[in-house]
Amino acid sequence: MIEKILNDLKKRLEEIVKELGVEEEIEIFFEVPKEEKFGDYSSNIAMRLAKPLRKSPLMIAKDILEKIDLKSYHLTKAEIAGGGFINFFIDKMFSANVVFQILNETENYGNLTIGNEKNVNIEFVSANPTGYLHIGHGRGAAYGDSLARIMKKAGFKVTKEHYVNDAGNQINNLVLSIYERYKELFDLPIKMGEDYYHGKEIIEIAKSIYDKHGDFYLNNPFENDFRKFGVDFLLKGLKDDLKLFNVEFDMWFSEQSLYDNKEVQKTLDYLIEKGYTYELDGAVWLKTSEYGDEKDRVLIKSDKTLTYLAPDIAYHANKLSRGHDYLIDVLGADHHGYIKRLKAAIAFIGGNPDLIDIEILQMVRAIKDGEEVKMSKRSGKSITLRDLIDEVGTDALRFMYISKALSSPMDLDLDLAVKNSNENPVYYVQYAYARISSLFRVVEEQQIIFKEVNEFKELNIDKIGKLVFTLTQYPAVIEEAATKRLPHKISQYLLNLASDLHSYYNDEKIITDNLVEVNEKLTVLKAVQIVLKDGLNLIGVNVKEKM
RNA sequence: GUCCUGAUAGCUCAGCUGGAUAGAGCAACGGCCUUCUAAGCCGUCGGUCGGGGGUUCGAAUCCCUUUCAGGACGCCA
Repeated sequence: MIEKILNDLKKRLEEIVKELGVEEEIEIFFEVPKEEKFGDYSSNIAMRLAKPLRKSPLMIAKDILEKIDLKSYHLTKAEIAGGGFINFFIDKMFSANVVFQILNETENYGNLTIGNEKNVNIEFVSANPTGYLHIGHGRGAAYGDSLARIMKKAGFKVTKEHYVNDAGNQINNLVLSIYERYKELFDLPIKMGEDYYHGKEIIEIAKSIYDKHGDFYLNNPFENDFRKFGVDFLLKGLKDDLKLFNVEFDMWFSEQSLYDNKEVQKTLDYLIEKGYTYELDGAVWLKTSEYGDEKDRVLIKSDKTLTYLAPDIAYHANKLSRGHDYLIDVLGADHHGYIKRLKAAIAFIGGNPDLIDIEILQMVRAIKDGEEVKMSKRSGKSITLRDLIDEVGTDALRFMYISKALSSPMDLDLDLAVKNSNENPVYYVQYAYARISSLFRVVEEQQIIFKEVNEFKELNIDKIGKLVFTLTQYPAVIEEAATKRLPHKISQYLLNLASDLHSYYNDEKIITDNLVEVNEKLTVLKAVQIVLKDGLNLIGVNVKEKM
């Protein structure tokens, strides 16, 4: 609708640029001006043509405007302003048609085809099963899950995947940590190694083993059983917490399975056979520097054990083999040095490094009493995601996480988060939705018969102008959020839409004696509600019928 | 030392494919409920966009430099 107008207008402007005798390619785009008085959309094309045409932007803008037939683009006017901006005003009556479109398409409004049904794998959280999720994981979870929902809406086929590091050193440490805690239950002396895990969950695991099996493992081999108990217990905890956070994965991929299926070995054989490796000091190195890494990386250590890189290459080979067109990895800030070697590795196994997108999420610091709460899984001092969900609530927490761009470090003031949870912007949006629901309840109580209209006759179109214009923006916002991988665009949009709604609500009494008008207003509000609900759903937040 | 982030209103943050007078929420202050939810609306106050240079008709945005904060620089994962 609006998209079509903009597209047509863009084409016309491109023609005009040629007609004016400019040969070089100049990209034409529209901006939504900050202020309403500058119209719905504006173009800076006249300013950009000033140089090649060696004329003043104002003159050029005038020439351009003369060549545009406003009516055929549903424009009520176009003016030249500022240093040569051309501001376009779209016919409000035409924009208002978006309301009927939304009612017709309901939650499909805003669905795009830009994804082209391409297969995208988004891997996020991927927490080691060595302890509970902490607040950093929460950020990755909120981001990855929201991005998945947004990309799905944009027409991608999305797989949400969680990699489970159930092999390697940290699992051995987990097993040994549990064993020490187990011994502790018999008042035996314990010795926690430096790399052991100190979280309270380790004690809980030991306790549950004790409850079921008593002292059995004091005199019998414990390694394999403890590994299974520990990993199962922690994985279940992960899944429960994530579910509470409105995050569910399509795939839980086990690192151990890569060993069991010999995929790690096959990958290593392949890399060695192809000559992408060499031996030095008794270790096997991968030539990642050939693809822009600062130095080569060890694949097989001199003691013949593998580095983390080896199974990870096998893992990415596996992901590629499952037919994904794009891979997105959401990793913590401490992994930034890992990007180049991973991309190099993907190139070696025949993948296109440009098709893997690694999003780095910056640190989340917890602040309490004005001071940073240091977190470490090993010391067991971390603040768990579960604690936060219990105190702040999933909706408010997800909104907090998602509202800040991933690339910025985040300070989470715990005192403020709890204290101000009622002032969280999420309630502003949810309240807008609840207010509309409430209106419909009143309509029902007063036995007013609501019937969706399909044209506006009585409604003051100027009063709903802003609201309706914001509704038309929804698809464009989805597109930007999906292609730039910026879910916070959605929360921003929702705040705008809610603001427009609250303004309108205060300004206009909805239920009056004019039944035709009432139905028209309610039709608009219904459309707003649909978009609010859909947008909140994209960031994993629930709506409330009542507040 | 090298690399990656960040620094914008008192606080939390948007804005950064260069564009109009730098925006929002919270906090502060002043108005608005005999009428559909005041978790709201309207308004006021509040800015050397970390500092310095450069490119440009035009810089919060691009380039250089510098300060501060966090992170990464392993035959750990």
